Amino acid sequence: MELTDIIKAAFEKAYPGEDFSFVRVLPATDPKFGDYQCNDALKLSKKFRANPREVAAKVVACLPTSDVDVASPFAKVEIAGPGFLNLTVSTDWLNAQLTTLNAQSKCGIPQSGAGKKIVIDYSSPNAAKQMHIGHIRSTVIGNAIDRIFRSLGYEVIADNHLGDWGTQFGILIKGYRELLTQEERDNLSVPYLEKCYVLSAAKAKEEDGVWKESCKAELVKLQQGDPDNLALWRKFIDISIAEFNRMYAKLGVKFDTYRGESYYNDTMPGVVKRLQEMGLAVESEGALVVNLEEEKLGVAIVRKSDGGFNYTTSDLACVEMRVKEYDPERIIYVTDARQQLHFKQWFNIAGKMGVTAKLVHVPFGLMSFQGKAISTREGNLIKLDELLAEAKKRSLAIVESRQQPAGGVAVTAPVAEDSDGTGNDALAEAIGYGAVKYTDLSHDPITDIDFSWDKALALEGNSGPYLQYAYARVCSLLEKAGTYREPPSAAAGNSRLASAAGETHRGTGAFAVTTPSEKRLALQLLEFPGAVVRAAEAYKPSVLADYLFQTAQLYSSFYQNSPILKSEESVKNARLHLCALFGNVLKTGLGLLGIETPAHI
RNA sequence: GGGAUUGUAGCUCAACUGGACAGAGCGACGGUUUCCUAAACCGUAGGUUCCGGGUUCGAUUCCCGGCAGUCCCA
Repeated sequence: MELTDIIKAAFEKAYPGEDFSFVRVLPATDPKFGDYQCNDALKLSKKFRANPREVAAKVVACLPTSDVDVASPFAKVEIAGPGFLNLTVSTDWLNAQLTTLNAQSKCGIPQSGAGKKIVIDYSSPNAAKQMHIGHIRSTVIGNAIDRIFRSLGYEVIADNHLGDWGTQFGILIKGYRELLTQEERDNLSVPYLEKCYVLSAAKAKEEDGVWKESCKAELVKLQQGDPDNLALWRKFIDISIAEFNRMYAKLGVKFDTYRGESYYNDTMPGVVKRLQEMGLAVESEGALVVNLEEEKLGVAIVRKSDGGFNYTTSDLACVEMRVKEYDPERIIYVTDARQQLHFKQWFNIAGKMGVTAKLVHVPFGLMSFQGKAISTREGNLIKLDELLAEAKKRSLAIVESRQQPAGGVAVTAPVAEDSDGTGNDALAEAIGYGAVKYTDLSHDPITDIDFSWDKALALEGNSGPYLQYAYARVCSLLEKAGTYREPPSAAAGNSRLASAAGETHRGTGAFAVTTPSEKRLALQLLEFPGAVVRAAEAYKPSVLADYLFQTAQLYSSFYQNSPILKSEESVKNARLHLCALFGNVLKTGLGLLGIETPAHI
């Protein structure tokens, strides 16, 4: 029985017939207040016209005692301050909870999403362009939310809503035919497409307007289904997706579908027609708009004065199709905070059109570079590829320097390389990419970020590598103790990256928490499932990242100050058991953030 | 002009949705490796939580009014 349920039952017994659904037991804010606390007696003092301490005392009197009910988890219950309930749990209860947690799959993450379906829409880069640092946030935050919801048992459809339609394709098609060399056309790549766009767009600005008109004509042909232009467009998209997938592979990101804006071209007119029939959309200055003044959301255009559609239209068409095809419980959109009004507008319209799925916008703050917006004009579009290469380079330098300390003689034998000789490369990627992801995930998404190399690639303190290092040390410890098992060839050809999901290593013997630092770590480990749930409810991977960092700190402190392998047998086994549980929690948690956990660093 | 969002230590950020003395990392200063991985650990210094009201037993958190940054709409 959960502690919250026990306390709630005591409240109900003390004050029958009242609603105590709000009662919660939380971890104590400080060890001197016990292990857990409940502050809800204070809230009732006014209602019952009683001194809050008396309310608390009455509740305490209704708690089960160990004599009557063997289930009592409390070693001590105190009423403190104005009426706080400070709860100290018994060692037996704590050990039993640890045993339960240890036995559960996924480290006790509740399967509250079983049977429910959700769609997550994230990353969504524009075709024919390389991904840059501005794309990190949606990709990394979206993927972590994706993984977190999957871990809770939800069926998740991850959709990449590519920017694959629009005026740029007229410019690209015209440029491709007339400005690229034959060799460039034969070896078409995203960089060539970028070059093509820049050249063609420049010509489109020429005074006479001839090139511009010609681009427009190509666009119209494309929109009308001209086979040649359509084939060319398809080629551009395929090349773009291949390039994106190269980045996603590095980041460990996978999508179920890649439905760009173009996917909804055919259904947009129908959506607009229905909006008109429902009386929601009306003509205004040549455009068709939905007036949302009543909701204080301004006016949303659904068809521009030139007859073209915009994001509101395509988002509405898209949501209708998703509802029809998947019937999801909710749809989550991970985009930057500038689009908040846009999402509020069309969520509102979708509701009026009968969409009942819960629509959630997860906004994240803008990324800037040295205080300036990231844009082509500012020339600060650092390519994602470049960032990842730098991340790898920096961690590789550290990896190698650790293997060859001052003096040039290796203190520890260099770790055996893989057959292809890329052992350190793979390690540097796990660490470098992990650092980049963690930097983003450890902050509340809404925070604006001013990009800097040093921040993005932090390797010390509250950083990805700190957590990976803690994991590597616990693996090493368990290996030395003989309780560590390498994953059964699951790490797919790379024995040094034991990051395959589901693998566990178990300590031997039972839990036996004794010292204060063990107890603090143990109590913290029990909070893991709750941290995952909170992260999901708030759509903030940072909640989980923060939990994992705190947990690793408690572990590092415990590890540094308590001998484990050198302790006598019973203490050693109990501590190893706790270490193994920590290792599982850390690995599972980092896995939810999309961060690899090498067994050796 | 209307709206969104942010404002916490020198810097970057937390604070479990209203709880006890506001915590971490970086940076600064000092300590810890014949000992399980020093990407670590331990300690010291550092705060008018932007300002002013209000609600509450209790406010970084909620409400009102300002100020400042960023963004969106017109």
